Amino acid sequence: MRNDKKPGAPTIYDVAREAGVSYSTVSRTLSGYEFVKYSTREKVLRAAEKLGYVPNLQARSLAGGRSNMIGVLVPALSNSYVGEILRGIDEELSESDYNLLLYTTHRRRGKETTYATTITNSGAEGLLLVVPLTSATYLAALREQDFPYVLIDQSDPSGQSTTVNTTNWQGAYEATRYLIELGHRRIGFVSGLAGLNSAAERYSAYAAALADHGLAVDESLVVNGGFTRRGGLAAAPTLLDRPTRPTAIFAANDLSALGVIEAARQRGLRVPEDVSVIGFDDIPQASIVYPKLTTVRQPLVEMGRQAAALLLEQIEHHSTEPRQITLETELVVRDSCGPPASP
Amino acid sequence: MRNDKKPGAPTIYDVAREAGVSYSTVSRTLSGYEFVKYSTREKVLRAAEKLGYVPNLQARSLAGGRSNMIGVLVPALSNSYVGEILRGIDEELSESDYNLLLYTTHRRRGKETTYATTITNSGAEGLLLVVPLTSATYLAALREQDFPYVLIDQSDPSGQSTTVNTTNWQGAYEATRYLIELGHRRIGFVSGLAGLNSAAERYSAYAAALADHGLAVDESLVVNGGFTRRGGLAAAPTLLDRPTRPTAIFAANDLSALGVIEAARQRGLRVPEDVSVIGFDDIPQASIVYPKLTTVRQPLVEMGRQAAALLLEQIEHHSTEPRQITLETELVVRDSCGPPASP
DNA sequence: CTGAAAGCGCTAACAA
DNA sequence: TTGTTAGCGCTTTCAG
Repeated sequence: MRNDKKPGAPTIYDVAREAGVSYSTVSRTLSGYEFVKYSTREKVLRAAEKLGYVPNLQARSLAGGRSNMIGVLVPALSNSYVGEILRGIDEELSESDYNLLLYTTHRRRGKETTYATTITNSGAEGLLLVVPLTSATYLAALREQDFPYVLIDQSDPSGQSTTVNTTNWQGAYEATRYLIELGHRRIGFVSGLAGLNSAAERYSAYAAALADHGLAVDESLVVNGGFTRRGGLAAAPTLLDRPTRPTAIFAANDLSALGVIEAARQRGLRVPEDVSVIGFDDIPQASIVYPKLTTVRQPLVEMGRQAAALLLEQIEHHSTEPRQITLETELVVRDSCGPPASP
Repeated sequence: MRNDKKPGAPTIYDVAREAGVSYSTVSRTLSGYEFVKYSTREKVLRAAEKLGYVPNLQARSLAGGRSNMIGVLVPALSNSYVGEILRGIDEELSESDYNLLLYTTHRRRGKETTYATTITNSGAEGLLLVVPLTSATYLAALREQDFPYVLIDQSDPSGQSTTVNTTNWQGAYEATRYLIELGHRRIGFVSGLAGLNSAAERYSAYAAALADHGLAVDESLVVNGGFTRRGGLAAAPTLLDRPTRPTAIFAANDLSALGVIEAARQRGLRVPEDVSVIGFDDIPQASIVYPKLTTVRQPLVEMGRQAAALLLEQIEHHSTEPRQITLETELVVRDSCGPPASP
């Protein structure tokens, strides 16, 4: 299709002719084989330079070589949470000359398996997964093929996968405790996307913190925010319009916290005077909004970086030993929480 | 490397055996060739399904078929401006089953040529460029090879490229006029990244608007913000600490406007009471910050979408006719601008 | 309508 | 140290 005898990019074959050697010598030189006579190597390099040769990654990896591509599977690009992680990945990768094959599962839920396989089959040397693991079957498949992959912000129940996570539970516990220590007793919870491990942990920590402080979990104070701003905006009224409004709300992530704040503002409620709001993630917006959001920081960029680093290591060393990394969350106190109004 | 006789993904060869036909028949069926007997097609499809066959994109495109990949070249991922454009691209692409090969030029400035070539050689069927065109030579090369590409938010002086732009000049003119009409006379300008077309246009429109309203351009009121938040933060003091502080500041993009606002706040200046600030872009944060940023909206997501759509069209129709699309900017009045304080 | 054969550009044994 | 020979998985003539 693209090969219509056009000027078409030069191949190693062209370089070989130019340099007066066989094309396997060119291949060897270009892929860093050490036993090539110095003078030959020079000739080849010069010829390649002169012709403006750029390797065809497809062919290279099809032939069993390296593609220098790693695949990344994300749910969508519309979330700065994903953006931050990607940034970390990109930063790490750019130091090692790898490229990104980016897949967005987007609308086609449940198609992760196909996506993963496509990436696997299409030359990527490794896979970074940021998607909710609806079906973990393909993880097994990946493992069986010894295909390097790393899970980001998700845990594999089997414990067989390399993962990069944060202390979701501790972070959420701390957030809840912080609210309690400020004096709050009626604390609402805007939950995350059902099925996600992080969502579950944050909820369970919320409940645990309440219990540990002698507070009962009132299920009517728990609403679903689905980890989105929209979700938070939609869920908040259930909490805010109650006769006995909670004095504080813990949203399972920043996006939904922003939604909650917006809902509060729409009702003329002041944050934090009338209601305290705490989030989770510390996405860039958290420090820009008004009031600045108190939240639990997840080192998203760092997660991306470490995951990428781990993956590269797996690729280089052929090591498949599952490793679990857990990064620390950190309570970031800003302006959206205060003591409850004393009526 | 990956082909260690492992269970390895099934190939068309496996499918062929399973279906009892030759593998070229499988290829034809799978790539939508129409002259395949219905019953044969069924058999093949069933076999493929059963084996969980997923095509190897590399091989396919190497053999002259379609890779279903399009390359995207961006400067970096750290900017929500890029993120928004990517989102648009992704949205459009996900409707047509294309995948993204993402390249971040990042640190290696000037290496765009190599990147572009790599993408070209590596199976992408088209290229979306969001990078500042430092060297336009490779555009010529792309054109020569009839390789489909679209420039986003950049214009090719030669007029030979398909581009998606916005009315930078008009938008900036309108923004400046808006400030003038509010009563401002001393209007500072925080400029964008030198060398970028959009930066130049915005500045020139700023100057033109001033001139048209009988105001002289005071060069000491023009500082460089480099299109970053940091840059805005660093540049603002020059303006804000002047004895005759400008009563309004037009920042060439939102990021730098946010920097300006931050600088103002650090000095105890209120926005917009003490100084009005207007931005450009309308990135997501603009409507979240406090005060909400008055700005000139660029339809970033839409730009991404249209560019992708244009590229796909080029690919499908083999048309190389350069087309220029210019989307409208729009003044979005929010809370960061007001009349100057009447001292 | 379908099979056989020839490559796409490159890497990787295998000799020389 | 370098050339020769096979393919990788797939598309595409070219014959049937």
